[in-house]
Parts: sequence; structure tokens; C-alpha cells
Amino acid sequence: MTFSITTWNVNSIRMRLDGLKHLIEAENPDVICLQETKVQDHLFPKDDITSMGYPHQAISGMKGYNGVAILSKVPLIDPEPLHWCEKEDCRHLFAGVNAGDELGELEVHCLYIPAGGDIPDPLKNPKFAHKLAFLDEQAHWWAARGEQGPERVLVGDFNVAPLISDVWSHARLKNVITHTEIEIIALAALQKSGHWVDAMRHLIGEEVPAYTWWSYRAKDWETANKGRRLDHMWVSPGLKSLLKNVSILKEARDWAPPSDHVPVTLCLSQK
DNA sequence: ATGGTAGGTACCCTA
Repeated sequence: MTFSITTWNVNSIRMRLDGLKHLIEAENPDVICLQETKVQDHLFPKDDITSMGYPHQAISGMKGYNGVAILSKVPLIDPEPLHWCEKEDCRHLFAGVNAGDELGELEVHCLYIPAGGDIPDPLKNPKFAHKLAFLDEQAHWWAARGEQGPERVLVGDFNVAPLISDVWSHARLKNVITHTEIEIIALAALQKSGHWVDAMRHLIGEEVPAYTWWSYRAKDWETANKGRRLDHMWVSPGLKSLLKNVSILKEARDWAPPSDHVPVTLCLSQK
């Protein structure tokens, strides 16, 4: 018995309904976490997604920007949006889900961390300051929350590529937002605060290049392969021994029309 | 060093 969960930054759910169908055909996950849905809740395409086999939907959206959603084959328990840095910007949603008799109830968190703009200096760039404050606030929240409660999964577009193997060129990107030292340190503090295990790296290994995002601006994204691992799947320590497989659906980058992020699917199992 | 593309929105923002 396995439980599988996908994370995908769709860059507009309304532009990605065909892609969502392809994802479901390819991976058939139990739960799907979406970021950058870019739609208000009353316009969310819930009927289309119900007919794809995901009638249980928790959504937290706004007009034009951001937006997160959790889609599930099985009921979602007490879904709750969270807001950070005194903004109402729809970047975090969590819900309980029954992952089967063996795994029991899991708490699934879908997260979209701010991108942070272009200038890698929080004093000159308020978007980067917001990103760092967001990471810091999250870290304090998880630390205060402690270890009680069910096992947890934290997935989404974290907009940070912490390892050398997470970027196409460490030298070229070390001063580029997503791979600067200050945000890598802030992400590490967040990881430590919740005792999170990086499930992708646990399964893939630390050294193997692994990317989940390729810019729209590259002419031939696959040949240039200037990718970054911006999307992450973290689990609480009790789930570490159940990590079975991770799949980065690279082919999704060629679906028409593509998101610049590809879906990542994690499988958990007792055996 | 620069500009390249995509999406939503409303003539510009964010990524």
C-alpha cells in the first residue's frame, strides 16, 4: 500500500488543465499540491478537476497572483489557509489526509515561498526582504509548533535552490536570487526548525544534478539545460523510513502550453 | 552586459 503526492507550480491553473490531465495519467497521485493557481476561489475550475478524479479540493486563491490548492482523491480534513508577513497573499494551505491504514493521517502543507525579485540585497529590494522575512517567520512558527501532532509533509515552490547540484552553475548563480548564501542559510534554518527531511535529496542523492524549473526565456530549454531545483518535498522524521521513490516529470516542460516548473511526485510506503 | 518569455490584468505587474 502506497501513498503518493505531487507538487506542481502550474503558473495559472486555468492555462494548465490539459497539463493536469497529463500529470494524472502519468502519475495518478493520491494528492496534488498546486502553486501559482492565479485565480480567485469562486473562479477555480473545480468541476473540471472533480471530473479528473479529484473531488476533494482545498483552495486559497486571489486575483492575478500567487494562489495555492490541494486536490485529493480522498477527503481533506480541516483545510486551513495561513498568511505570513501580515499579507493576505495566498501562499500556504494545509489539510489533513488519511493516507491509508498503514500510514494513517498525514498533515499536508502546500507552500509558495516568495520569489524575491532580482536585486540580491534586502536593503535595496523589498521583495527580497519579504522573502527572507517569510522564511524567518516560517522557521519560528515551525519551531514553536514543535513535534506534536501527526506526521507532516511540506511541499511546494520554495524558490530556493540550496545545493550546488540544484543549479546548472553554482559560479554563475551564487549572486542570483534563488541561490544566494543568505537565502540558503534562511532555508536551512527553516528546515532545521521543523526537523524536515529533504525527501528528494534523500532518494536522489546529494551530488546528482536535479532540476524542477527551466526559464521560459531560454530558446531551447532542454539543450541549454540551465535548470534549478526550486520545488521541494520535505517530510517529518517519522516518514523518513517510508520514502520509496521520487519522480521529476521532466517531459512536462514540453507540454503545450507548459509551466516553467515540472511536477514532482513522492511515493511513501511501509514496504 | 543585456534581454529574453509567460500569465493575468488593464495599459504594467510578477515571475
